[in-house]
Amino acid sequence: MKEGPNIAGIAALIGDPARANMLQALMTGVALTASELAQEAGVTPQTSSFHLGRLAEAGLVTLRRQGRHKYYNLADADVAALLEAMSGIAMRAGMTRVRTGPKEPALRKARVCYNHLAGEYGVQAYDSLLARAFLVEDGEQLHLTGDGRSFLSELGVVLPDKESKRRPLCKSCLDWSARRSHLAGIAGTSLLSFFLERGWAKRVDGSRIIEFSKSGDSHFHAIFSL
Amino acid sequence: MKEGPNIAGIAALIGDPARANMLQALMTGVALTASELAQEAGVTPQTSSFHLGRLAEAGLVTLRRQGRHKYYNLADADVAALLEAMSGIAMRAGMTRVRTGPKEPALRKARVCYNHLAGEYGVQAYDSLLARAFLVEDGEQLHLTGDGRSFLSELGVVLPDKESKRRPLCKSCLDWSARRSHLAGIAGTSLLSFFLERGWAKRVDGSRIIEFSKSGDSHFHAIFSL
DNA sequence: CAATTGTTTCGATCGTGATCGAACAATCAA
DNA sequence: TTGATTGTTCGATCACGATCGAAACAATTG
Repeated sequence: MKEGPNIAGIAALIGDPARANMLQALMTGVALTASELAQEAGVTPQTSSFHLGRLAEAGLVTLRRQGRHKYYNLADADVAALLEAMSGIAMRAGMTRVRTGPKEPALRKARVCYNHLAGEYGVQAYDSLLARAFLVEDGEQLHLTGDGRSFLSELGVVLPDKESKRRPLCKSCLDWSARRSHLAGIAGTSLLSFFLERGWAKRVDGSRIIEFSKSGDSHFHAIFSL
Repeated sequence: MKEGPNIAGIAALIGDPARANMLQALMTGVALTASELAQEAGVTPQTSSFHLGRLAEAGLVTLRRQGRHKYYNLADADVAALLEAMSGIAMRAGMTRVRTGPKEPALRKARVCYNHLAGEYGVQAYDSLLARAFLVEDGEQLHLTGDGRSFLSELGVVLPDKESKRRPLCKSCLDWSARRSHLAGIAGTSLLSFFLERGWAKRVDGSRIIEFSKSGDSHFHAIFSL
């Protein structure tokens, strides 16, 4: 009777509070164990295991075993993008959490999205690279130009020699707070770790917030001026 | 304890099969009455009313009363984009409907996405306009150039004189089948009705499929060659 | 080897939410 | 007015799925 893929399936999967909390926790990009996710969602390890099984079965998360632990991650950037988009709609609908703490503005400013930089800082970096033609959009594809490659390399951002088909070097990701694109893909990941390794920015506890230091802030604006 | 908007809320909303069916039916872009949606979802009018109340409350659908009818629509293109993105994930996860009829290839070829053209034809039109610089991407923004405007106008596609802030003239929308962008926004809507009014393409029953006539097909490829 | 920690399976419970029957309200056509 | 169509509200039912206790299983450490 109906055509098209089964939307209700994955929606119901994300629709459970426990699973939604787990997925949001994984949006930080760090791999988490089953028990850590259980605590994050506020459920016992047994139920956590049950939920993770379903999420993995549906291909929303991946896991790699390491010793007696199982580390979980979001399957890929597409899933992260879906969650990010859903955040946008949820926020617009006024379905903000009861507990809307003081962290909110910090989240808008700079946060991690799966494994790359999002928020105001994320879109500024994206726009800046685009304005100087270091980055060009081609349909849905996104390419780093030769100039762009040398620019980033000279800064100290490590990049692979050649593009791979499976994991694109550059990819745009829609930002729920700014409603603009920011840089994802390998380059996006490298860029974030570039700032983290230098101590110019650091992650806050278990949240998605990224805090720039005073010097890190000025460095950022020097690099990504508009 | 948690930060960020409540994803589980809207996900759970979409997660119910009846509501998901309703939303997918609304993806055709046509306004449907409460009882039509009830039949579409395979539930009684009472439950339909219940579900529509929740969807409207969450801002996923809008309604306008007309006589003793209530016509429902998707709230806006953002909601449509979310559903489209979810289709992509669901399809990749192999969660296709049991009833995967012969309509599928037709759906991939050309279909309506909320109110504009999607599928292979949609992305081809998009790429073609982009290649001739009739359309330019600027960050997340999408602009119609002067040449592009006159090109479309001379064809007979009606466009408003000036851009409005609320409803952008051009907007890109991610295609779940092709994984590429196609044209949304006012221009996307006008383009679709351009083909429909001329009889070059027509909609199939209550589905999202758009069927091009023989002459409509050649016209399309003449206009949007690559 | 035992002891500890992490994860899963099983079984049972329990609450939430979807569903429908029936009655009610509103609109339109005579 | 009466009758027909459309939509909603209320109440009760009922099934599905989330949850946890208990126990088994797996892997590491001492």
